[in-house]
Amino acid sequence: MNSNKIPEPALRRLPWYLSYVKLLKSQGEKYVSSTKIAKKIDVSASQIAKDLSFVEISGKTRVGYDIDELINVLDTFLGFKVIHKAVLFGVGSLGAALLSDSGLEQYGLKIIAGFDVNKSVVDTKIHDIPVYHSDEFIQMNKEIDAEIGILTVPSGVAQEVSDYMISGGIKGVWNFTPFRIRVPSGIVLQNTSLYAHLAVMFNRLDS
Amino acid sequence: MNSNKIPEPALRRLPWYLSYVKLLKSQGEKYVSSTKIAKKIDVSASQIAKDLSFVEISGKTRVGYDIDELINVLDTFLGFKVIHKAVLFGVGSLGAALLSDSGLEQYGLKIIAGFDVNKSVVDTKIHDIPVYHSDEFIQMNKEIDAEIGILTVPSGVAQEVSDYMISGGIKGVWNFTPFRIRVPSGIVLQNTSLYAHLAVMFNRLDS
DNA sequence: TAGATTGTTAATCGATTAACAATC
DNA sequence: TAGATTGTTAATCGATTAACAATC
Repeated sequence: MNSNKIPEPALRRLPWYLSYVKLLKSQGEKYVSSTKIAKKIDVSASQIAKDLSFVEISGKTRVGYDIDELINVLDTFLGFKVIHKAVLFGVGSLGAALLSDSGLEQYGLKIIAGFDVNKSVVDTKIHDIPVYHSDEFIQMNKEIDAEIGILTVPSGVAQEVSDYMISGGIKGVWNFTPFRIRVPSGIVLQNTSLYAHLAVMFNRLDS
Repeated sequence: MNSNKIPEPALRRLPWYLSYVKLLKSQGEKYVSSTKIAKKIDVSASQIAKDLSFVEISGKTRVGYDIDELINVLDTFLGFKVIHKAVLFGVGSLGAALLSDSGLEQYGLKIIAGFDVNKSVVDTKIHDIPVYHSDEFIQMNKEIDAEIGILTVPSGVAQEVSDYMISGGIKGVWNFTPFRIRVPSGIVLQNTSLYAHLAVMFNRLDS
């Protein structure tokens, strides 16, 4: 049992392996070696071997990994097999877009409700997900019991709304704003700023 | 002139500084020091100083950086001041969601058209952006001349569609699929898999 | 001047890569 | 057996952190 904490870069590569291995499975393959993954996916074979050493699997010498087992282990390790309940704050352009993305549920994220302060969206439904006034959250989350809060509010109120979500029992904040919020220790923060990724791409394009 | 290539981790932090400094400007501040940013944003002051050494700005000893100048320099460096034309392949759940996110245009990304092979979306409009059949792309891009291709197709066809976009003149691929595609050298690839970020969050929550 | 700040250089840390022993 | 593969250990590389000189 290797229960050393996996480094974040390694953790982020695991979904690539999973995605490729699922493709192989759909093509009827039974086994895959790290060298085979490496060739297709542009990650070195030793890196793959090292990354896989963090998960609970052992390969067969001269054969590689059992595909079904690898998929199962990765899906479980990455948390895609369990439904995690979430709420979303800020039903603007990006927020509404995320509520409409039904793909997230296949990966274990179920958005139960949206919250906003804008009267034009409060008490509507988007893609069958109800939107409530933010003030109702603390009371409602006693029932909903969501552990993840998705943050798609304007940057200026990101910190404040994050604090509010946490006071209502949120354990993990998925921050889509470009603002770098701070959270108490013990609370998980994941920053996913599309704009930061855009910036990386623009910068590389212009050089 | 410091034209050393900026490391990607540093590049990704710049939008955080930009976001905070814009907030300060809206509060009427004129100058900001790296120590002040550090306190608010949970990045060490020396890291900030080092990151800012890659952009074309110099601070004033004992005063810090001029906020207007810093915003201008970062906006320019990050490519947010120039409109970059993009097309989007795969108008499914996530793709349609991105077409609906008008926020991207404020950061320099203008999506001109969507492409798909599914008859139920071809020749419709989403958020005023027209959707065409994928087969029309090569011909159409002679006119559109988009440099960025947003990839929101199913994993299984991600590589194929990416190759196709590039053959039509795309210079930068923004890959939202969990599949790790490969691109020829000279083509910029930016991976933004929401599922990978979910995985990181789930993993940290469960430990 | 004293003190706060920038910005560079050196030391540290951690991830990646390479080498290789073990296995079938 | 020979050869392909896993999986660990050591070497390398690059980013972060710390120290500090320069500046106003």
